[in-house]
Amino acid sequence: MDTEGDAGNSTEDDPGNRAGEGDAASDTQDAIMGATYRALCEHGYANLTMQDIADEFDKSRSLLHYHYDTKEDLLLAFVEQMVGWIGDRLAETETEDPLPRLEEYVDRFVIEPGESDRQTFALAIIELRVQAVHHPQFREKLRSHYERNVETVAEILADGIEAGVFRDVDPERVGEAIYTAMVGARTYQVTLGAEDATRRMRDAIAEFVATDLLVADRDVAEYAG
Amino acid sequence: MDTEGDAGNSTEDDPGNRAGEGDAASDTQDAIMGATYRALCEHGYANLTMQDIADEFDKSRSLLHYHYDTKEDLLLAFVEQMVGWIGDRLAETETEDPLPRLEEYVDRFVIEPGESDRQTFALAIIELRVQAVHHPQFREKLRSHYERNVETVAEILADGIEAGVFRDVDPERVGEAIYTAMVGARTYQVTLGAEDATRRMRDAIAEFVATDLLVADRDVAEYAG
Amino acid sequence: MDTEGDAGNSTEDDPGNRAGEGDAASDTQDAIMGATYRALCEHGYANLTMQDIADEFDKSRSLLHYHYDTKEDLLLAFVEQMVGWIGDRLAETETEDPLPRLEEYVDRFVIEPGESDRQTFALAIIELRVQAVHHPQFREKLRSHYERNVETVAEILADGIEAGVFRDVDPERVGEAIYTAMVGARTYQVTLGAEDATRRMRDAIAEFVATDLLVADRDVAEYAG
Amino acid sequence: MDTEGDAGNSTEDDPGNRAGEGDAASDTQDAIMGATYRALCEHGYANLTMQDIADEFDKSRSLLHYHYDTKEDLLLAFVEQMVGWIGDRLAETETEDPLPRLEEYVDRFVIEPGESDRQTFALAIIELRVQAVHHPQFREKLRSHYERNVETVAEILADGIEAGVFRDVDPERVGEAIYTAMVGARTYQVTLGAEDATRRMRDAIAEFVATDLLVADRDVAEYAG
DNA sequence: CATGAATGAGTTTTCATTCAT
DNA sequence: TATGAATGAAAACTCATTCAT
Repeated sequence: MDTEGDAGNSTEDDPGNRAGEGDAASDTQDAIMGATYRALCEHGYANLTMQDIADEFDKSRSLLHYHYDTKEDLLLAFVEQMVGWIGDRLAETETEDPLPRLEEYVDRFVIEPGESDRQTFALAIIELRVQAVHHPQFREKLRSHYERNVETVAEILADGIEAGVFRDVDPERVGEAIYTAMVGARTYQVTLGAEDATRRMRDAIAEFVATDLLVADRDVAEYAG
Repeated sequence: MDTEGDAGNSTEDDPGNRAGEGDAASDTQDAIMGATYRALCEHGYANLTMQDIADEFDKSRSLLHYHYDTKEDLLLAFVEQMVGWIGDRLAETETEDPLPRLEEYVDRFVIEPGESDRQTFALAIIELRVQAVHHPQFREKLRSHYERNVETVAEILADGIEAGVFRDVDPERVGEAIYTAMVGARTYQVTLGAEDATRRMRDAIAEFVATDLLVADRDVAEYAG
Repeated sequence: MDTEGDAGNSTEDDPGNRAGEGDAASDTQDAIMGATYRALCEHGYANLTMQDIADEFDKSRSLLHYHYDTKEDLLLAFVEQMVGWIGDRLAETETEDPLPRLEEYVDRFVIEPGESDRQTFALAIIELRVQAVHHPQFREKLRSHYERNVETVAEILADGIEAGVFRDVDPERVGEAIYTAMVGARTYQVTLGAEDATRRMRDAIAEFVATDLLVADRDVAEYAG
Repeated sequence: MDTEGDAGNSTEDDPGNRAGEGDAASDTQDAIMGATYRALCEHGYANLTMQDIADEFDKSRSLLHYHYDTKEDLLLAFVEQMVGWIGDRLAETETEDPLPRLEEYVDRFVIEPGESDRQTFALAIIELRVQAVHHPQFREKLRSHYERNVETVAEILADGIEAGVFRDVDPERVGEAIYTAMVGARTYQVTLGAEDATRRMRDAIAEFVATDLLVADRDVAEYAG
């Protein structure tokens, strides 16, 4: 289940998911990833310096180079981390029924104007995605993340079709369209400050689902069955 | 009519299309804008240097500063130029009927794998859009451009509704959804190399239009009329 | 005529060989070469930094990079310059007779304890020569310089043989031995502080020449011819 | 007897030739010296880092500092070790007769193109000798080593003179000239890649010895005696 | 003994910007 | 206009050294 928004934030703003002592190396590396995230959100990829990252870090700048040979290495590790933060939550949901599950999925994209953390997180992903054009390694990681998300929607759709809830559409195509449309709305909201763009797109998709995707006599059929 | 794709390309790939001598200042500034465009596409915003721009230019770096005090000034002028290149073609179309006009509009977003110029142009816009977060001045320009595009789709829809071709939806909402979805697909295709993402989204929207937007008995009505 | 010792010193300590205004670029580059020379002598190759060079220079550090992209480029240019400084004087002499010419040549290697400039210059060459092991480009330049010097001695010997002054030895072999021996003595003197090592080698060679190289009855033969 | 070439090689290419357990401290320090030698040869003095040495070692960088406070301390110890490796073999020979002994001595300098170990070892000495200029402590050690070598040749010559084999030359002077010339040739060969330079110098010296140093009627005298 | 982590000073290099011509 | 030269601030990266364990 996609929760690009809050997943990351909670994870590294509150990296409390380590038990006991942990190993120092891992601690430090986690801290570096967190610092990188904060610095990226604050300064933007284009202006991000090692110093910016160090400033969000309670250790010295040199230590960044101790753990990652180059800035590029560090950022590549960060992309992996970022994808990991999101990916871990991809399948999380307790909802089983296809329709509410789809609604829940789409709902999670909505960013309220006040949720600056989620806005910020979304921006970070967009920034990295743009860099992907120039960095093949970034691209591979972000692309497979994107495809995994599309796949998640497709599965919900496939489940619904099988259950007779949704019309017999191509789950891949429609799934990609839904995910891509939500990502587009999020990009619009985050980059150009279009308040409520995600909410409007959520509503548009909900309407599309109601009007066009749901099997017309679903309620009847269901109760009939 | 949105033609972000080819509008820019023809314009700055061939920036020699002005008549007569013109005034030298303008010539030079146009050349700088063209060079900036090429440099941006080649290096990406994050790595763009004044030297990169000068290299795409047959003049010296100093001259850039003669025309624009700072790099930021230059880039701000570039954003304006960029929006202008697109905007000039916004209303261009010979199609009048709402349905084909909508189809034409959406069609123009499709980027074929081989069209690297259009891909490149789309990328430039995306790069700038991301920077908009950190540059309020960029944001204003790009946002109004975005809204103008949404408005164009909305008008097509409004025309169609008025003509009885389209169902009575909210033209703003649906227009924004359509435009945003296409932009999302374009971003996906360009940044992550998802070949045919724009084509698939175009098809999805076409299907949505046919199934959900067209007035059911349109053909009948039309021929009846 | 080889005068590795004083050639360089006079050249860049007193770069008065430019006419009138000259071009600034060349002036500056000459100044950089001079500064590099002084910094090299003071700090040694192993510890030489761009800052050290800048400190011997009346311009900024950045300017070094303006003229030479990297430290390595600068040092390669310096090696060329160094070889040039020496090479220009290679053929200079007014002496014609082979024996005095050979004596003059060997004599010029002698470094008196007080001649710190020449000592310093000799050291610079030795430092570069050691680096040649790790830098093929240095190696080529320094090797051809070495060979040119050997050739010069060989020519003196060949002249002397032809004139019947010297015994019929292989000029190349003996020339290389003489030059190499003098260079070895200079290295000994300069690196290990062996005062008078060059003078002692000069004397040894002079004795060798007198005892072994000169045609025994030269005077007689000459006049007889 | 000088065997700078092979002496070192056998010693540190195979630093495992100590019996039994030995004391650990010494073992480690020997290993550090060996690693330093290899690192020096590979990277050159100018680029030699503690990390380079540690890389040739199966232990950590920190351990180097445990045994030697500073890099300079380590290198000073290394110079001593180096001189020791050579010095131990200085007097080794079974030859008694002055002429063959001198020939043997000079012969040992010859480095065949394929003998990369000996080339490498010679280079290490040259690198250190250049540093001697800036490090008085290095200088003392290397200078006394040099003088000891000169002395060895001088003794051979003195023996030969006393035995009536050699002409009555100044053994110190001629010995220094011979040793210095061979070192010069070795430097030429090793730093500038002059293949066979040592062999040619050996031949030149051999000829000098035959022509100029041997007592003219030596063979007669000898057999007559 | 031995190490990984950490640091600070220093090194090369980059880059927007200025200036004299 | 137009440029090459020049600069200073800051960037990434290096490295000897220290320290807790």
